[in-house]
Amino acid sequence: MVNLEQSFAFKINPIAPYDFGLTIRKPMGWSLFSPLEIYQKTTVWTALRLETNLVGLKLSSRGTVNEPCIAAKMYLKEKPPRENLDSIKSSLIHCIGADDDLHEFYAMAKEDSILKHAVEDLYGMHSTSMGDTVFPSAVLAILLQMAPLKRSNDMMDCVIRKYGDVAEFDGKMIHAWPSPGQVANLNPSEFAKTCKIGYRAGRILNLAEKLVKESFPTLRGLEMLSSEDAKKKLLELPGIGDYSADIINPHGGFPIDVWSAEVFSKLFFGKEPENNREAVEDVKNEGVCRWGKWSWMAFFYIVQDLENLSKKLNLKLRLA
DNA sequence: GCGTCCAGGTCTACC
DNA sequence: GGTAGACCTGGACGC
Repeated sequence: MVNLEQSFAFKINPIAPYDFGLTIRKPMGWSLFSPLEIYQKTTVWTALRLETNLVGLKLSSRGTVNEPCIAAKMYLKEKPPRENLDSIKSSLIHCIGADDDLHEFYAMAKEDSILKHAVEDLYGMHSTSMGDTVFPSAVLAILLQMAPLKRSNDMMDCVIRKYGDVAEFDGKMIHAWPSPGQVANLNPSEFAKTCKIGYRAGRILNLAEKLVKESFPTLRGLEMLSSEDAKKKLLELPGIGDYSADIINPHGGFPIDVWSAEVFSKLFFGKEPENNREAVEDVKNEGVCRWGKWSWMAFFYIVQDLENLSKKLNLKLRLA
């Protein structure tokens, strides 16, 4: 357990529209930074790693969708130098999507026969990231491979509980994702057995080892590259293939797997594919062609709005 | 109760 | 360079 005694309060003014509730806890249940964070009305207590620091966070909404304001209180173990504190704040603002301007995406989406419903239903929802390094997203992507969602969630829960730090602050105890260094030297078979993650244990350990031994760009570093170069870089990571790279890529990909291939086939072509796995490539091409640089945002909005879209478009869309 | 299938992919050996 | 098969586990399903 890590006691985070140093606290820093500040305000965040996200770029409107910004719906705090939809962004912090997505309609399909996706958490902000950790599945073990705590929600209470318009406040969330959570924890993540920013610039190698374990950071405890209390975020409370103090505004509206069109005039958003967030009261943030950040908890650290030690007081960092001023420039580091500013940098950590800036990373946090980026992670919660508060610096993300949705106007251009909305202008495109309102002209799209599928997306127009989703952006109406989820107006002000922003995409978020789980820290400033690729590790949490990459582990999540590996745990999503070849498993039903419930099992992926169970595996993720176990990895965080058993191997992550527990941040103690503001009377709460929040489990955060482990760093690569915390898992790199684990025994593979013991890791696999403890969290029942099977062959994924080896992939996560290889990934952690590479990130510990070699320098790898942060998510912001990858953003500085072109989308294609960022993806190429991500594909160098062990256990990360086309689907996983599209989940991690900060430029946003179109991560189609066998489940989403079925959903998007119905949306694009009005019918269920004969073989979901074989449909992945066609669906991916159609999505990227249709939405281009907004493919990830389109994917994100649609997946979060499947229940409403099923009714509005009169399609039976299998929920995640 | 038991056996079989397959799921929100990736890697590797083999051709 | 293309592709079949292996990989952990557990829930669903048929018998």
